[in-house]
Amino acid sequence: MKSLLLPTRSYRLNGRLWLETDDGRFLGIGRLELLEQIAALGSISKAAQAMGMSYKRAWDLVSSMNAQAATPLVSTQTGGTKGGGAVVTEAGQAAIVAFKALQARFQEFMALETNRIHE
Amino acid sequence: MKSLLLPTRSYRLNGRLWLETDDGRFLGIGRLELLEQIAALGSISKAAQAMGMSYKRAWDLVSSMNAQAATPLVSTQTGGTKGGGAVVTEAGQAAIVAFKALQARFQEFMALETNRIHE
DNA sequence: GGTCGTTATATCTTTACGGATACAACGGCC
DNA sequence: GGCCGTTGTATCCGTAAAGATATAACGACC
Repeated sequence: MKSLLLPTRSYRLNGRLWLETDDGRFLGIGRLELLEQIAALGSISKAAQAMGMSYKRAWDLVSSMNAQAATPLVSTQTGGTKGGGAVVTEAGQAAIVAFKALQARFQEFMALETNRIHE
Repeated sequence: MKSLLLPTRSYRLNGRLWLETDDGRFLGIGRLELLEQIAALGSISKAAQAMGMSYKRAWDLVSSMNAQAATPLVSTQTGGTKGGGAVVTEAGQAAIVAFKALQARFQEFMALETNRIHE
């Protein structure tokens, strides 16, 4: 492929993988990272800040995930100690583990195909 | 995974794969289809029309591909019989074949992972 | 030389997405 | 009850991508 697609250029293989429903995207690499940040920091706003993402965007993503899941992936609380917070549920933890494994296999696939491209 | 990510919903696995350079995207599934349409119809405008895409967008994509390739994938001619047209070069044909094969292996990967998700 | 359909290009508009901002509601805690 | 930080929600704004439109250049063919 390299010889066909021009020796003077270096092409990178890249890709995305995600789970979706009829209502749209459910879980991808971005949402996965958001879940991990929420799990680590205990709040949507802190997770958003850590990712350089607006709170609105983070909240929209969490809302989308919870709306599409029969069991919410993130449990939120308004008010209370420290004003509230967010927790990744058991279902959310399981989703993290499962998708990370899937993502790892995908990276492996891309690495393999990258080698194939470079002959 | 199904049991973790809610039995009542059916999740589809989906993804994208593409080649890129420092100048941006080079070849993906959309550009591949465009190349095939150009090869089949002999013009950018007809290909765009067949894909429900504006001519400008199609031309931009062709321009981007040619700019990133040392050897153009599409050769165009303005004026002449039937006003001109576009032809997919040998390099373009090779790119089509190579990327279609890659895409097929990617589909196979996703099908495999889909089975894994559904236990 | 006129016709024709296409490439090539510029410009303006439309649309979609996310960011920015503002603010009400909430509920432990002092 | 007041404070505080977060969730939840609405509204406005900026920007980037694509569509719509217009037009010039081109070259075979009659």
